[in-house]
Parts: sequence; C-alpha cells; structure tokens
Amino acid sequence: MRKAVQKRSLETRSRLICAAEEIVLQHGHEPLRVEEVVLRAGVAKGTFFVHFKDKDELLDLLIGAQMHLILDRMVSRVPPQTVDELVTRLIPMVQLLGSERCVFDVVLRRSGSAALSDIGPIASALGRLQSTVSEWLKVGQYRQDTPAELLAEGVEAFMLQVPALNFCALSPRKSMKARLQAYLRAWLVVPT
Amino acid sequence: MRKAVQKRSLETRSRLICAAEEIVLQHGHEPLRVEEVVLRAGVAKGTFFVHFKDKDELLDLLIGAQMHLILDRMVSRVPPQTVDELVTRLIPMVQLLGSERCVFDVVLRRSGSAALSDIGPIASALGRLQSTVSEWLKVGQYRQDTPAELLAEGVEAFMLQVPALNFCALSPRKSMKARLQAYLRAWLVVPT
Amino acid sequence: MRKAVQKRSLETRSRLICAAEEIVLQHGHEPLRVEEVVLRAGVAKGTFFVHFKDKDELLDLLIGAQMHLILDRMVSRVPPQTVDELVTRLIPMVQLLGSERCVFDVVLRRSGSAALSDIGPIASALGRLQSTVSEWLKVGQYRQDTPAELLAEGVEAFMLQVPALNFCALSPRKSMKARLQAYLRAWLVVPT
Amino acid sequence: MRKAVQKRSLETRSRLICAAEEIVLQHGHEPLRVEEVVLRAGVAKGTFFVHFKDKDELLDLLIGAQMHLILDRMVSRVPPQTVDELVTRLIPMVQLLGSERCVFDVVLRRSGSAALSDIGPIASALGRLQSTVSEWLKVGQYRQDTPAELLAEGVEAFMLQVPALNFCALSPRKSMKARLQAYLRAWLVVPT
DNA sequence: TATGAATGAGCGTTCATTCAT
DNA sequence: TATGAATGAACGCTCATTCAT
Repeated sequence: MRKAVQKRSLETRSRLICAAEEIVLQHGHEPLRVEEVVLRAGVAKGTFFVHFKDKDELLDLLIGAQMHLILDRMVSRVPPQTVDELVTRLIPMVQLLGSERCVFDVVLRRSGSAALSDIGPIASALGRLQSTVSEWLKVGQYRQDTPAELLAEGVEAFMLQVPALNFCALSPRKSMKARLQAYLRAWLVVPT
Repeated sequence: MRKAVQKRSLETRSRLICAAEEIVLQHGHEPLRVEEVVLRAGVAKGTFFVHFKDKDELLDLLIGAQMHLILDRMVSRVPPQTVDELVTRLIPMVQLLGSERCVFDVVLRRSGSAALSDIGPIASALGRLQSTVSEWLKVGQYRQDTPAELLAEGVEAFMLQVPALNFCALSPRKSMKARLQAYLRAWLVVPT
Repeated sequence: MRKAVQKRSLETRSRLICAAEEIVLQHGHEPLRVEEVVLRAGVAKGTFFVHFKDKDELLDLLIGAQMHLILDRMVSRVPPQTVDELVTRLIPMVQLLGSERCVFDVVLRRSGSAALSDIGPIASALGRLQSTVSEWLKVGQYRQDTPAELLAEGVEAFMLQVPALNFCALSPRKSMKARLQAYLRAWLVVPT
Repeated sequence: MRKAVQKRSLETRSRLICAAEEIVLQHGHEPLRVEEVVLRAGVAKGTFFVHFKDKDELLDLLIGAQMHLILDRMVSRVPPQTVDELVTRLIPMVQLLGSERCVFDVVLRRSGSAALSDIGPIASALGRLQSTVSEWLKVGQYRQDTPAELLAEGVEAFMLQVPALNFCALSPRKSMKARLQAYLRAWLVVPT
C-alpha cells in the first residue's frame, strides 16, 4: 500500500523533472517557467509546490544533476598527473558554469546554504569537486608545500573566477581554458 | 539659464543619492527600494530614472564610492612589503564585499560590464585595485616568477572567494582574514 | 499637469468599476474574478491592485453603491408614516441583501470595520440607513416609548435576520416581506 | 467483527474531535486547519473526510456541542420571569457567538441548512434555544400581544445583532449585555 | 527635467477536497 | 476504513521600469 503510493509520488516528481529538463534542453535555463513545467508534466500547479519548495530548488536539482554527471566522468579516469591534464579534466565543469549567466547565478546562490538542512545537489557537487580535486593534488605532480585542501579551495576560486570574467566585456581575449591554465600553473606548481 | 537648470538637476540627483545613503545606513543595501528612495528624496518615481539608468546604477554608485574610499586609504601608505601586510591592507575591502550578500552580488554583476560604456564606479574600483595590487607585487617580497598582472587577478579571485565562503554555513570555522592569509601566502610566496 | 494625471487615474478606476459592474450584471457577484475585470477593463492586473487593496474592496464599492442607490430612492419620498409603508420602503434593501449569499456575506464582513480608516461604502450605507430610519421613526406613527436610535438598530437586526432565514431551507414558507412585516409590526407599534 | 470495526471507526472519529478541541483550546477556532487536526490525531488527511463531510461539519460539531452545554445550563433552572433575568440567562450564549468572528460566521452559515438532512448540532441548538425561549415567554412577565414564537425569533435576531455590532469598531461603547438588555426590554415588554 | 499612473509576467500560496489504491 | 498524493482555480503580490503629459 504505502509502497504503491510512494511510487506514484516519485513518478510525479520525476515527470516534473523530466519536463523541466526538456524545456532546458530546448530553451536554456533562463526562461524556465513553473507554469510551463507543470503544463508539460501534465500536473497541477499546486503539485509542483508539493514536490519543490520553489523554482530555485528545481533549478538546483537540474544543474546539480549536470554537475554530478560531469563529476562522474571526471573521476572515471585515472587522476590527472599534470596541471594541463587537470585543466582538461576540469574544463567541462567550468564550461557548464560559464554557459549561462543564470546557471552561474544559481550555482553561486546555492553553493553555500545558510542552514545545513537545505544543502542541495549543487552544494553537494561542489563539495564532491573539492574533495576529488583534493585527492588528485595529493598524488600528482603538484606542489606539496601547501595542504591539498587549501589548494583545492583555490582551484574552486579560479574555476568561478574564469566564468565570471567570461561574462564581462572587458578583457575577453582569452578562452576560459587558457585562463584557467594560467591560473592553475601558477597556483599548483612551484617553479624550480 | 542653462546653469540654473543643471544646478537643479544636480541637486535632485544628489538628493536621491543622499536618500539612498540614509536608507542603506539604517537598513543595509538589501531592502533598498526605488519607492523608498524617491519618497525620502521627495521626488516622483519617474525622476529616479531620469537620473539613473536602473537601480543597479545607483547601487553601483553607492558601493563603488565605498570601495574607492577604501582604496584611497589603501594607497595612502607605503606599499605592503609582505603578504601579511598585504592581507591587512586588503581586508577592509574584503569585509565590505562580505558584509551583505547583496553587496557581493552587485559587485559580481558590475565587476565586468557588457558594454565598455557602462563601466561604473565598481568596475573602475576593481580595475584600480587590480593595478594597485599589481604595482605592489612588483616591488615587495613576492614571487617574481609569474607576471604581476596574473598574480593580481588571482588576488582578486581569492578576495571574492573569501566572502563567498563566508556566506556558506559549511566550513565557517575560519575568519575571513585567516582565510585570505592562507590563500595569499600560498599564492604569492614561493617556498624556499 | 497634476490635474490631467489625476484625471487619467480616475478614468482607469472607473473603467475597472464599470467592467466589474458589467460582469456582475451578467453573472452575479459570486463568480467575479479579478482577472476577468482587468481583462474587460483593458488594464494590467497590477493596475487593479493600485486602485483597490483587494477584491473585497471592489465588492464593497459595488454593493455599497447599490445600497446607496436604494437609499437615494428611499429618502426621495416623504417619510413612511406606518409600519406597512416602512416595510415597503425597506424591502428593496432587504431584497438586495437576500439576493445572493455572497452579497450577504460581504455586507456582514464589511458592515463594521476593525479600523475606522477602512469604512467603506457598505458601512457608510448602513450608517446612513440607520440614521434615516431613525429620523423616520421620530415622526411617523411608531412607538415613542423607546429612543428612535435603538428602534432603528432593531430594524437593522430584523433586516439582516430576514435574508439570513431566507437562505435557510427550514421554515421558508414566508416571503421576506411578510417576515419583515411581522417583525416590525411587533417591534414598532405598541398595542393599544 | 462488525463491532470491532465500528469500534475502531468510532475511536478514529473521537480522536479527530479531541485533536480539534485541543487546537481550538490553544489557538481558537479561526486557524483550525484540517492538516493540523489529522496531524495531531495521527491519521491521514483522507481519513478526515471519511468521518466528516467537510470542515464545517466538524466546526458545527464543536461549536454546537458548546451551545448545547450552555443550553443545558440555561434550562436547568426555573424559567426567567423578567427580561433582566432572561438577559442574564441568555448572555453566555451571546458571549460564545461574540467570542470569535469565525464562530459567529459558522453559526450563521449553519443556522439554517439547505437540506433538512444536514441539520447539525448548531441548527438543532438554535432550534432548542428558540423553543426554550418560546416556552419561557409564555409564562413570564412578557408581552402577550404577540405570538411567543415570533417573539422568540426576534430574540434570536437580537442575539445575533449584539455580537455583530460588537465586531465593529463603530459605536462599541456598550457591553454586549447592556445592548441585549436594551433590545429585549423594548421587544418583550409593553410599556404601560 | 519632472511627473506618477500604468505596466506585466510570473511566482508563490492557499487548503479543503477528491480519488485511486 | 484508511491512506496521502494530487488537485485547481484564483488570489495577492512584486516592483523595477516605461511613457504620455
């Protein structure tokens, strides 16, 4: 009994998410309207708010899922041994963050949360990124004079700086990859 | 005639700015409403948009002014020779950025601009910060293996990372100063 | 300048009211939807809430206007000299109150107000009714042993009791007029 | 078997009622939410509607029970001989009606019912009140020129008018008791 | 230059009630 | 009987921005 009921609930939830994903695929995250989502999912508007506190929670879910997918691919291969390999490994995530202004904004908004309770997929993905990079830095050809955790935090800082600069019209001569490379080379390698 | 008119216009503009400053002093930047500003300034709502393109332009003005004030104090003394001195010199700016979530957001939004025409006080302050730090890095006890400009960009990245982390409920053990110190020590000094 | 602007505002307001009146004429008060009103008035939804605090305020206006119209007709002739004349004079108002359940409800809700500030047309109409009846009672063939003001309050009580009973399925044998007549005969005349 | 099932059903029903009573005791009738009731009773939302047709039915039950309690005390003594005694006897009921706006509203809504089938505790209490008062009026020192039934209806009208006026901010100078007294003196006694 | 009424598109909310299981 | 997910149709609201005067 209970199982069946819960199953139905999960189905509705996933229909909402699928509908949203379809819309995002077609038109991007920016013009995602709750009304459109429920319309496409074939459920009532009220149902949306049974499953999600607000639109941000859904966006958190969608973007967080993409981030986790990227992370999955990131960790599926051997740890990057050099900065250049690391940059290549990280660049998909940076590209996601820099793909749409509103994605960047949601990630910033959701990256940390006031309460521990509302840690969503985005925050958890960022945490996972952090610890993944941290592990990598311990084994590859990187500077060892600084704790890997601190270095990983720095990597994140640069991964956010790069798309941020990309949204600006000033200094846009470089590609995001080139920029990240410059930063990480200076950050992760000690000149000999 | 022309002069008188301009004078009146300037007065209106400054009344709007003063009104906004008063509100910010009392309630912070967050709940700044155009309605309140014009009410306090004693002008009509439309008048606001005669003087400012949008609300962000006013916020840019207000926050940019604070940033320039901080910069003035920053440059009024001899260049910081060590990372610790640098951190001490930079921390007021970091504290401003970390004071309110919405201040941080406006700075991010305004840090770069789509068009070169709308470079506001915030963008110019960040540029000034950049070049100031850049100059400092050339003369003090900092690593010289990397172009000062790139290092300065990194400093900016960390100056944004620190308040960003501060807004999170995760890992808030450290003070902003301690965090900045850790980053910059690793970023600006080559271990011997 | 100011005049022109105010005139436009008044026009918009009256267009909203007219639109609402048309809808009410066609479909009654119950299914009055804000959305429909603004659609018919050709204004934006936000405009509605510039002019009215909420839908109740508009209903207050509409029903209050009808009540005042009825009152106008009530007072346009010589004071009713007998209870039967009085009943005939009052019955249009009672019929309005008993015409739709939701009209009755709005009148009850708006009859008195928590704050003096939000005395709307309905409350003022009831006040006017009260004093009108009060004056009548002083000059006609009514009992003089009780203050006219108290008697008028009682008349109002009966005027509300009658439609209230009318909405009930119990004891609906009598017409509203007959019922009011029975009450007022006993209330306003001293048997000799 | 049948018995056991019925017993369980009755238990659920009484748990719902108890839960509702507790909430009303703590927070009054106004904010009574079905959600809260079922939560406190530890049953599912749907179960509520197995036992009650709608929320009003529960409120009817709760308020009707209070009214019957008051009636029990009312009739437990000798009939009031004078208007003043009558007022004293009636005032607890008036106070209940005037205690909360929403109680007043529910009583009005339930005082009569569309169908004879759904005569609830409130309607029956009002009926009982009516016939009780009616009997009293036949034996005490009241006017005899008008049928006791009609007089009793008037008494009820005044018993509703008094709390109604009490909810208004206009003319709240008098206490409910004083007001009722004034009405009933004029209504039930013929000046000599 | 100043005015202020109007805009507008969507969000979040409400919550008693229904219905398939 | 009991369950609880889903419903649904508006409402109220937001508030920076525009535009005719």
